Amino acid sequence: MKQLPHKTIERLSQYRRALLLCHAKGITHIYSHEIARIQHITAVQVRRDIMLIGYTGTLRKGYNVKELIDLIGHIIDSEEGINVAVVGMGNLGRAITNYFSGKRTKLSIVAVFDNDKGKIGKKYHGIECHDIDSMKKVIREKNITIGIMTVPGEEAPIIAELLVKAGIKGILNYTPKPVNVPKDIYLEEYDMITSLEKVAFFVKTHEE
Amino acid sequence: MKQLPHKTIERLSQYRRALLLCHAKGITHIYSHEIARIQHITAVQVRRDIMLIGYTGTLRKGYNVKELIDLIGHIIDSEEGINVAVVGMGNLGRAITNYFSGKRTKLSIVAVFDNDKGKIGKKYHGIECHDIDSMKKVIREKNITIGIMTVPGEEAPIIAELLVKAGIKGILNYTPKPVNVPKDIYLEEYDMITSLEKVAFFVKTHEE
DNA sequence: CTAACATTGTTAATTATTTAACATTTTTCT
DNA sequence: AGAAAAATGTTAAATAATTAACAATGTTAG
Repeated sequence: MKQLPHKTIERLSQYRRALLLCHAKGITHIYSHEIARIQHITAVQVRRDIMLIGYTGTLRKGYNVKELIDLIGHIIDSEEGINVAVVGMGNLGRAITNYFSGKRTKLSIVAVFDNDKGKIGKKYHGIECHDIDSMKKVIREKNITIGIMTVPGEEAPIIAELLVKAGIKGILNYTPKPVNVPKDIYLEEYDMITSLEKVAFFVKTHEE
Repeated sequence: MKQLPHKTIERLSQYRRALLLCHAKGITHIYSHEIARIQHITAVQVRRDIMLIGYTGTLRKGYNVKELIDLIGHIIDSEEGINVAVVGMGNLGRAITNYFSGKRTKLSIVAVFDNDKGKIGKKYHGIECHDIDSMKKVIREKNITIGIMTVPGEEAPIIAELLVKAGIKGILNYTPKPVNVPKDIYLEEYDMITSLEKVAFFVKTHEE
């Protein structure tokens, strides 16, 4: 299949989540415009995304919810599952660990790290908190390939380096500080302050 | 000035943050390629963004850090400041409240909300937690124009509606569930699960 | 049975964003 | 002084993403 656009990948993840809710409610078929309404995007975009992954619905009946869920899973999940670590057990790290625990997904948080002695050894949602100094060892032992950074900005560069050295393949950086990693490592950064400032800007300009 | 691209707004916010750090270190001038390296984007993009806001650097010396900070502030901040509320004092809500407290910005979190009796009345970083039932009253009294949603997904639609009814102008939705708001309200949604699934996808496809 | 309708699938057009190209200017070196 | 270098500023080209247009087809109503 041709390379899928980044934005399509994001939306597929979201479609799946919406579809899972529908499935749980016993809905078997769904129209593109229904998915669109849930995600507040256009029906055309939904159909186009679905076309790109090669799925085809039933005319007049829409898409088979179960089939679509499975196909999206086939595309975005790894068969074997992926192990994830969260570095930094502050409020944000705990929030993320929460989000994921109990979710029946191919992504599992299997270790969390902190450098606070009070936290090391404790369990967060059943996941043991390790010392950052043992990161390399734990990441290799548990075959972790993705690291989520939720440490304070100042520590971001060091942690990123440690993750890279430990052999991680992808990083999700939630610190406000951009980090540099070798280009064979996939890096996604998200900054809450920027988002809030953006909302503020558009609220302001809308008023003018 | 012509309408600035959304992406430019986001980057301006990030440039400013980087510039503030430079300013704190006593750096007075900075080149476009230095900003670019920090944000890991290209120097051309930096120059283009700065061009769009009408600022002009000194040839061969780069941009005056202080001036640029002030100009960006002039563009993205509201003069009077903007008051923000966080709804949902779980880990994520507390993380965000932390992030902002003490920051010398034009954005202030002035109220937080929850429906847990154990939390109502408590203070989080000096900010009082109110009952969600009193949202309308508090939002009007404190002249709050932006709401950040950090409640569980199930509650998202109700909370969004309450925020809208209370007269909010912009919403930042961190729940995994998309919400619908009237189109005169600026809505920004961010979903951590999607981001993680995206990283996982690209890690996977990179390996193949 | 036929016409109108609702829906998908797909190509084309449009819009947004990034990247490239390059002219211009100041500084530095010889 | 003149040439080379290192920046910025800007226009143009390329790329990415969204939206529009519309053909195809099964479904329903009369």
